[in-house]
Amino acid sequence: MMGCTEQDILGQAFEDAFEVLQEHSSMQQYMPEYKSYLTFINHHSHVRANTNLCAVPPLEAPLCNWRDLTTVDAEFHLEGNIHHMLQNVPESQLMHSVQTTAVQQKDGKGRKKLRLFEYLHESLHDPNMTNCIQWVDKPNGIFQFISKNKEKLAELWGKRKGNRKLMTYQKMARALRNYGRTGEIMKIRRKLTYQFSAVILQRLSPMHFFGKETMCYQYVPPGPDYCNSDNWNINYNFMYNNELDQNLIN
DNA sequence: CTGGCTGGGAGTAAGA
DNA sequence: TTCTTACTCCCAGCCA
Repeated sequence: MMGCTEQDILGQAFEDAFEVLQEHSSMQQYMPEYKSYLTFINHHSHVRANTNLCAVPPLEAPLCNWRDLTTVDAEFHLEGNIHHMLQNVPESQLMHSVQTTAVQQKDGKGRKKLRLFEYLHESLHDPNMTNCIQWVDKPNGIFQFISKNKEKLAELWGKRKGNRKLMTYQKMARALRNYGRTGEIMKIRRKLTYQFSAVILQRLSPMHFFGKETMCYQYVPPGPDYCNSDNWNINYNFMYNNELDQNLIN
């Protein structure tokens, strides 16, 4: 690679892997690119992997999606410009890859069931769903259902889960209220408006997915005292202390 | 009256 | 097989 800096090579390798992530829920058919990416990562001094990187499943093994990797505690740390380069990738692209790989549900064995909050987060990043659900305050994870189409979103959720009966907003909202007890999503005292917890928001964010600390998304239920966390209060107070855009309602 | 919210409680499917 | 989890479903009641 004449004239290529290490950084160039690294960037290319990562871009290759990223393209695969972006376009395909299964890595299987793009294994050569992934393989070269991993090989590269392992052989370049300024990309330091901790020992757990070896826990990345062998390439011969079936590889379903990134989420599956968490079962072996795959984790590695990146230094220098990799993280920076990824941060420059448009978020919409990252979200697409994250949502279609890490959070996807299939009937196949060994895959986690799609959680409602994951589906909602996914929908919030789907341009086709903006008539059903929209961010009110994205940095704080506050979102709102669109009154006119909330039933459509619920219906799609029901179909995605493979329910026999029609899912309604009423029933979906019941599930959302249960999230309030676990602190994953809280109801905001405003029409059709809810808020992701900071923890959930962080876990679902692409920067976390590709971030320095943890490469793979792994769901860990919040602790019992989560609802009392300062962060939560800050977020909640934010809602009451700020006049938010009312245009989204109808 | 309508639309939205709330909580109780029983049922269910899938995973551990 | 049993237990747990994460909904799903229905309902009654409250509020604006």
